[in-house]
Amino acid sequence: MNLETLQLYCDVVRLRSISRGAAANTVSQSAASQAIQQLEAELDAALLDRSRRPLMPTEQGRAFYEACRALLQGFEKARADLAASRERVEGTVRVAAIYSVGLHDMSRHMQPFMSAYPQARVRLECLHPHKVVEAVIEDEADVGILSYPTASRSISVLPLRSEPMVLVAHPSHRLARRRSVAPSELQGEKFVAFDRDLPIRRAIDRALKQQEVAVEVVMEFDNVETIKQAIGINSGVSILPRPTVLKESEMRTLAVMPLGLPNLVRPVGIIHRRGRRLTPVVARFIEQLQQPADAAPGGPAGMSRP
Amino acid sequence: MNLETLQLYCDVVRLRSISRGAAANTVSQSAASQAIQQLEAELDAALLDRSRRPLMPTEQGRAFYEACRALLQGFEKARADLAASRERVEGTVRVAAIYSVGLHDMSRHMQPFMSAYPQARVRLECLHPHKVVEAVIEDEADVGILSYPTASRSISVLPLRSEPMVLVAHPSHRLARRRSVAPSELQGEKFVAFDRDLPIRRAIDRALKQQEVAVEVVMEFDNVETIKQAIGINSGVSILPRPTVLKESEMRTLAVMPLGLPNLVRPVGIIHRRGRRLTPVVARFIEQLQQPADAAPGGPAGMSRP
DNA sequence: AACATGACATTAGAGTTGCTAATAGTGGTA
DNA sequence: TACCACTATTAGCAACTCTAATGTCATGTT
Repeated sequence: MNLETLQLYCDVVRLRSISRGAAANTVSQSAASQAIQQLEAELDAALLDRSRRPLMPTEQGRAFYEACRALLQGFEKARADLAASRERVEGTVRVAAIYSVGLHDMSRHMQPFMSAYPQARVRLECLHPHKVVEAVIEDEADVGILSYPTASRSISVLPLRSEPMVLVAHPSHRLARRRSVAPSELQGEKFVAFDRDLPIRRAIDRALKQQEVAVEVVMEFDNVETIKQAIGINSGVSILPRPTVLKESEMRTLAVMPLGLPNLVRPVGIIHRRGRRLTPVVARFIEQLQQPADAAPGGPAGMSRP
Repeated sequence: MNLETLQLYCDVVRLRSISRGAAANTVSQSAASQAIQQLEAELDAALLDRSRRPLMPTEQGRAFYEACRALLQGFEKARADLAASRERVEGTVRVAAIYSVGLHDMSRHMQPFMSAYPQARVRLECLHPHKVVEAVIEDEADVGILSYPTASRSISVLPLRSEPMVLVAHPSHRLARRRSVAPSELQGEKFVAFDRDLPIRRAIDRALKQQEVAVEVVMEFDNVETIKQAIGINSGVSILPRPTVLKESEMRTLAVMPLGLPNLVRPVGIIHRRGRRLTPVVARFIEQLQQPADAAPGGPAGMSRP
């Protein structure tokens, strides 16, 4: 039972003729005749009264015709809805990012991206790190942006940048005026740390242990913003990615000092579902994210002079 | 695009599995896989996310699933309605009869017919003779009962009986007391006739002319009932089929006398559309009509004693 | 981390279906 | 009655759809 046959039947009834119905569907009269007969056989009902000219549907045939029209109309609507949905879905980039990179990175890339893809839609969600991974795995986000990304069977990673880690202290702290601080100077220092289950915490712990420095962890938080607030009330010092304290450094609300630990960085990366073909819009969005921070807006055909 | 594929797709979504969907539709997993792929190709949309287990419909796939369910439900309803309509139509006999045979003949045949086909429905319409033919030609009636039936390309005739024609007069008429009347005695008589375009009029005219009798036509009507009324007010005599004046004869409201014209009869017959296969119910109804008037009710297995 | 498992995709070949062209049959009409 | 227009039928060919076998992949386990 196929929809083309139902369409043919509707045309036959509407045009009062099998031949005209056949022509309307660009098939031979024979094919139309056979198709209608088969339809009647499948339904076990006489739909057309062929013993009169012009052809007329029987009472049942007329009822079935009305039903068919509704059916075909419904199908065409479903098809149209599908196409519209596809337009929308394929033009949307769903981004899941951790708080500390979300808005900052987005604001830098949004304008060039939107001018390249004017009808694209970007949806950004800021989440806890493991929620970012979850969102990508569950196909609730097309791309995830997070620190310490780890590839897995279902997740691919594209490295984005490595953020140097710096010592952050209250402006009144004894080390606040220093140009730089050696790791050993943190021995016994009150320390505001990340939660133990975060990769950044493990990276910092490992680096300090390697330097044989022990700090006194006085607080633990799961995000940068709260740690900064704790330092702001002089609860202790911390080690944070430099970009996350850029504004506070400029405003002198927090003191920011390099540490002599070049290997201690926070890698930031993009993740997406492995093996899943990216839509053109998503691929282009990722390319945009990979542009360095100082790239001229407008792409490679920039305004460099000879 | 066929409905079985849509059904398959719905089952696949519902069961979260192509193999289970295939099983539900008693086809191989391969066939189901190909069918779904073809569906996606025809719609140019990714309906299923196969990169996860268990299988999940995409956002578009879910919307299409809902639409499909409604569509299939609508089709099943149409199919069911069709079956119900067929039951009803095939169990119905539409009868068109002229006034003078309609109710009288029906009442005699209805009871045995209905006991043989308890769920059958009989619809009787009493019409003018040419409307009876028209109704049968236009397929508004399955059978027609009328006098002087004529076969044609689209009409078949089954003779039913020949009704003897009798002289009918007012009880006070000079011929009213006669046992029988010779045609010649009608010479110059005031006569209430049928309309000129009716076959019965032509038959009567022909018979009188053959006897070289000329009557004075004072009125013309298109039906028996009105002629009887005219005679009732002593407007003249008429020649009518005997069965149509049976009641008046018994009640002595009209005088009924045989005429010596054995060839002058009104043939009554059944007509139906030629070449049109009769439904069993219609065929059985015709058989019932052809039973003689004195047949025992209850059919051939009657209550005759040894 | 390799392996086992269950599920989907792919492929090739067999069987069926559906189409076209030609022809026969039928209702309406001059 | 013959003709016209339309539908049914037939036969043969092309296209499609199905199945069985095999390949590939995602997931859970040891």
